[in-house]
Amino acid sequence: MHISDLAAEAGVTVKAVRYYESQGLLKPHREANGYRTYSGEDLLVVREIKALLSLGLTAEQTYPFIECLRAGNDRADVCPASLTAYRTRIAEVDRRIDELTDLRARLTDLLTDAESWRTRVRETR
Amino acid sequence: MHISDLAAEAGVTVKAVRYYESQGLLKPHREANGYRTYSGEDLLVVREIKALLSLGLTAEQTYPFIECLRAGNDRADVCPASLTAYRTRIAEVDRRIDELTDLRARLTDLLTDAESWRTRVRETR
DNA sequence: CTAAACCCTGCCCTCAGGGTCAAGGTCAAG
DNA sequence: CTTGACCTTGACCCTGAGGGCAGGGTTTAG
Repeated sequence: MHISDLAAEAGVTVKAVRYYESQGLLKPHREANGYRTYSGEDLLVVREIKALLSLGLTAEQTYPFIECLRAGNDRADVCPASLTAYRTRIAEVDRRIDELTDLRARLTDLLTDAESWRTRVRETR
Repeated sequence: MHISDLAAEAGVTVKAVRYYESQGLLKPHREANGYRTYSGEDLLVVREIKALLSLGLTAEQTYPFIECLRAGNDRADVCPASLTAYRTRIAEVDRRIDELTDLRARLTDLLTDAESWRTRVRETR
């Protein structure tokens, strides 16, 4: 299949597919005219990349999953490295939620502070 | 004061100060030799920008706060536009926390799923 | 006089692509 | 055979908030 077929079936853009290749995640054959051709495995790979990116992994972090798939496993996440990647990402998300929670508290403090300051000023004006 | 004095006193880098200028947040005088010179007000502005960026606002979103400061207010956040910006940012943070919470649930589901799949495979091997 | 410390502009880099372009290939209808 | 529609290729600039480096001018201390 050509790149636009692959992109359509995987639900991504042609541009994205070329980007994954530039990151070393795909190595399509080339026809005599230079066109890339993709296999059914490549389709699974691109679907996996899409799913992992939507989980907030970087393209680089999808590497172990892709290796796991290409090793012949039905699922990309049954290899130890994939489980580790999941756990690492969960820890990142937890940290980020904590940060944002603190941030929200700071923001509401600032907001109520600024509001009350305005009220005081209006009253004493 | 020169740029490195300003940067040191505000706790940011020289590069950051020049970036704020490129975003239209500062307009320093230039000496005959081309060196930028900053006022005490500029120092307050840079400190304010730093604080707002650490709250996750974009440089562009700091604009109303800076205007408020330059209008002669003691605080950058007592103007109506600043309060609106705070509320907008709080809403963004809330949305982001919700997204990350959903994401975390998806990740733990995937993780336990992959773990149990591995266990089943080991048992039936 | 010289070296250190400071200042300037300008270019390339991040990350996951998006947008746009020119050039060329492929396939059908006319 | 040609036209047109559609496909592909590589190449370039863009994002946000700067970091890093190059190359050059200026100022200050010894």
